[in-house]
Amino acid sequence: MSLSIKDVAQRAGCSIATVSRVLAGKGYISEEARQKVEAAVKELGYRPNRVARSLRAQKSRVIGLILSDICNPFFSEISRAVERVAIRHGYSVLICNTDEDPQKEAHYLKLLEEEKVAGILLSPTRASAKSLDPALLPPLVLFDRKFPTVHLDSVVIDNEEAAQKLTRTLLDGGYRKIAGLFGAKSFTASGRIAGFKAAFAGMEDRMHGIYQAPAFEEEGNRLMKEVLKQEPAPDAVVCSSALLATGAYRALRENGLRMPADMGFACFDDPAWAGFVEPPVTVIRQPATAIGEAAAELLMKRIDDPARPVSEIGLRGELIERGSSRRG
Amino acid sequence: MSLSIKDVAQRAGCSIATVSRVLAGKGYISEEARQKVEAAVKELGYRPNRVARSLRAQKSRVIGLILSDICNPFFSEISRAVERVAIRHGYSVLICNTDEDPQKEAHYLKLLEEEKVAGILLSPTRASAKSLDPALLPPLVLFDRKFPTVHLDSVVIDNEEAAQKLTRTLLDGGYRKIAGLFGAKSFTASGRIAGFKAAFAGMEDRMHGIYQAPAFEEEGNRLMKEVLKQEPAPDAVVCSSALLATGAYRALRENGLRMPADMGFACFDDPAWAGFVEPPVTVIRQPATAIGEAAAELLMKRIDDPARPVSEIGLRGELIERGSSRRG
DNA sequence: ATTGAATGTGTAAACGTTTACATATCGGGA
DNA sequence: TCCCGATATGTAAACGTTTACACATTCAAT
Repeated sequence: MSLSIKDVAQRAGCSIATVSRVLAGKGYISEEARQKVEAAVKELGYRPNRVARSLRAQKSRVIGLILSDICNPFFSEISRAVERVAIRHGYSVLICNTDEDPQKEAHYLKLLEEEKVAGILLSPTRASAKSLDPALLPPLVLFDRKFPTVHLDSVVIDNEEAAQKLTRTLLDGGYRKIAGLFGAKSFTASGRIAGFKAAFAGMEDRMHGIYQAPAFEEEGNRLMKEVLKQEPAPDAVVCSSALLATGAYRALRENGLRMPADMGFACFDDPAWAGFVEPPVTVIRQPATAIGEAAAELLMKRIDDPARPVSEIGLRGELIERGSSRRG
Repeated sequence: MSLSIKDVAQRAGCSIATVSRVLAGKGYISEEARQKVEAAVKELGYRPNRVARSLRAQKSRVIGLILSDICNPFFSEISRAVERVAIRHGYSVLICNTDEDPQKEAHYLKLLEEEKVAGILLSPTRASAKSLDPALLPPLVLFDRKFPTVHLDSVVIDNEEAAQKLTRTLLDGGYRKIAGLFGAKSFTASGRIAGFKAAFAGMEDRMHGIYQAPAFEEEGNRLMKEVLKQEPAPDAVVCSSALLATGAYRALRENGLRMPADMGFACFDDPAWAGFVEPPVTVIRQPATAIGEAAAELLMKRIDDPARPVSEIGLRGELIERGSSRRG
């Protein structure tokens, strides 16, 4: 049985209200009472029960972070940033992983509401647009993805612009038939596909095609091999995520294609290996830390003031041009 | 104001005790009452308040997972496995990231205790051995690392055996001067160093040296470059983690060394790129999913029965021999 | 001397559950 | 008929906080 405020009160010779006031640091407290309480707390090693606090306050000092894939470095970098900001504001973070499964997402949203978290950070799946009712939920901030229809706090990068920039780099690099590999269930895919298409304005014949698969390494590998079998085969590839890219890149190797001569390559995210394979890979680096920080800060503001106007923060991906996107 | 069990009781025309009993599914309940309550729950969209439950039960249906580095794929794979097991048992997971900082670790242990989590999974930092008092904490299971002194539930791999196997592969591959790069503050390092040393039994002259740095990519890069400057330089390297390995591998590339002819290479973990760089890299693959699952299952058992005997589960790393560890 | 604000403290209610205990009804065996 | 166990339900206390309210004291201004 752990200690309660009652034990402290008894030890300090005062009422529980006084103890609570000392601990909270608000209301009138005499210097004498303060000292006695502080001494008692120290002697007993008392620590408050957050569950009781949460019940009384009707919300906890925890925020929920719902990720679509915790093994994706982009998201783990975000987690770390979020956590840092949360701690600074006196919150802790409940991290939940959906694997892009709308059912798991719904489960977690329910759970977090039941846990009375103070707020939620969410990278929504496509399906959640309809089911999500912000009125029933704690303060909510979207990141990485947002709904075109529902107006909510969000932090995203401009996927269309980034994809266009990435694709144009390959076009400028002299490639003639460019294939695009995109996530299948992913929310961001549509923006990136749009940017990919837009890059070909006036030279539509240089687009090889748009291909989609679930965002896993193995799927990227499989899809890439399939695309390579086509006639004509592409002479360059854009990948919309690190995971797809890792699998696709491996497929190119396995097929003995030489870059950048036989094949151009560029992808989203900046996987660890992109810098040191030969040739190094041109990428769009997403500012994951900045996204996480911005989203967390936004959530803090939303928690403090539920009535404040909605903000939609846009960040840009950074193009890092390396050897894989320029022929010869 | 959210709904409470009271509202349901009113709607169903019974007492809150009956509602609670229907929800918990225990005690005597008439068929009639059950139906009325279930109808009321559905109509009102009632969902129980976990905070109140936790207060009453003196513990929550949450377990804490304290990781030393969430960005390390080894740990994120573990997270996913842990979460899956937890969900299956009706628990959710509070993930905390310490970045190997003993202070952050202490902070989180305190926090989790205050949150009255049902149990904790911990990969301890070296410093925590002394500060950790299992008597004051919820049920605790260690993973990836354990204390030689304190007897606690744990799931680890045999680092010594694995490091020895990895090193011996390079020796068998024909290398003459092998350097070992190990994490500096890491707990696992000492076991791996021991295994590294043991591999040289009877041919100590073939060991180039033992070098340590904090387990970050940049540090691995820096350290590798430094080691390469030595006279004589090593002709092979063992790295004790993916992060160090990524940086070190990059350094080898940057120095224009050719593998496996000029330089042998082998590392712990199986980073995404290890399979498709040229030559592919020999690794010890750690069974992260198995570790996470075993640890979580163990914690569940410990929660159910605090008196059960301590178990220490040992798993083995799997050697994957690829091209980088055999000369010519 | 009287008033009233400022200061300090205690009592008790409330947050939403679970559950021990009391109570009530029913049916069956003596 | 009487009693007892099985079934069913309700009442109230408890979990550990915070805080509205009441009350008491002090001190300064009238």
